[in-house]
Amino acid sequence: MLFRPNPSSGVPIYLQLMEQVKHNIETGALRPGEQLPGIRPLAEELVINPNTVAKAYRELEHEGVIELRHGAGAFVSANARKEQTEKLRAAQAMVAATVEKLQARGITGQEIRRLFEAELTKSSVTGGHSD
Amino acid sequence: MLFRPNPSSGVPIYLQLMEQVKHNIETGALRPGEQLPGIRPLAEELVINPNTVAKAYRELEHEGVIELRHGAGAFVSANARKEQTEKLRAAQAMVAATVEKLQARGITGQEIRRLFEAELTKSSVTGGHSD
DNA sequence: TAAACTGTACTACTGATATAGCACAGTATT
DNA sequence: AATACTGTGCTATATCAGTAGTACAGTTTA
Repeated sequence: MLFRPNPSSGVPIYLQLMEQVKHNIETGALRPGEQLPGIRPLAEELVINPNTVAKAYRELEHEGVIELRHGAGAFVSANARKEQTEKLRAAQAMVAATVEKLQARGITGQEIRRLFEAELTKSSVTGGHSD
Repeated sequence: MLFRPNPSSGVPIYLQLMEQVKHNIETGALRPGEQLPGIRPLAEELVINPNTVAKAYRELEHEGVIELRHGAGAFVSANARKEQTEKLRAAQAMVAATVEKLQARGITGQEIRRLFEAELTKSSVTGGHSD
């Protein structure tokens, strides 16, 4: 479970933590229903702020990977490997494939990011122009 | 050529401008070799800062879409519709298809963004974990 | 060469995000 | 109920992308 968060990789610590938790669930190191380390202990272990762990946990809960119970703790979702995670896993595989193809065609990561940002915003723009 | 940049759509103005220029090249409104509007006049026309136009132009040059000649002006690249733009167009189509599929599966834009960020950073992280 | 155009470079301001610090609220165990 | 654990919420700080302001450098034309 323990890893070394790299603050200077440009990758947000909470995202690194999320990936780590997911990976541990996939490998079976964390079973459905099992309790995750508390926010404060884990934060102290990783030498990061508890709030950063809390954010990672909250995001994971939003993805349906874990379940947060106020006062009780954080637990691996019962159907973590079944529904939500499976869906995200498929999505992740699709994304990975696309990124891989793009990179193989010589498109830089920066370019890929721009393309996706443009595509995502294209769908979320409220409406047309006012005039 | 003229459009209304929407500062509150969450889409960077310089990106909107880039898309607009590309679109005009695709539709033939701007021909290869043709000179684009100057940075200052265009900025005044769009009621934005000249530097924002400059950034869009610089990015477009980096993509090979246009060519900047210091003191002379900005010109549509001779092979704008052939090589570079075609490549980016294909990439954009690929990205669009992936995003569309993901959204059809109920994945939110925010989730998609996270997935891509994770995937992109996964490729750029220096090494693995130390312990 | 001089003037009026062109793009370029540098610095500053603003807003959003990641992170951190501290106080609050719920749960479990005694 | 009390204590010690758990997650939650609010506020502050640092960093970065986007944007803006201003001064500089190259090109063209008269």
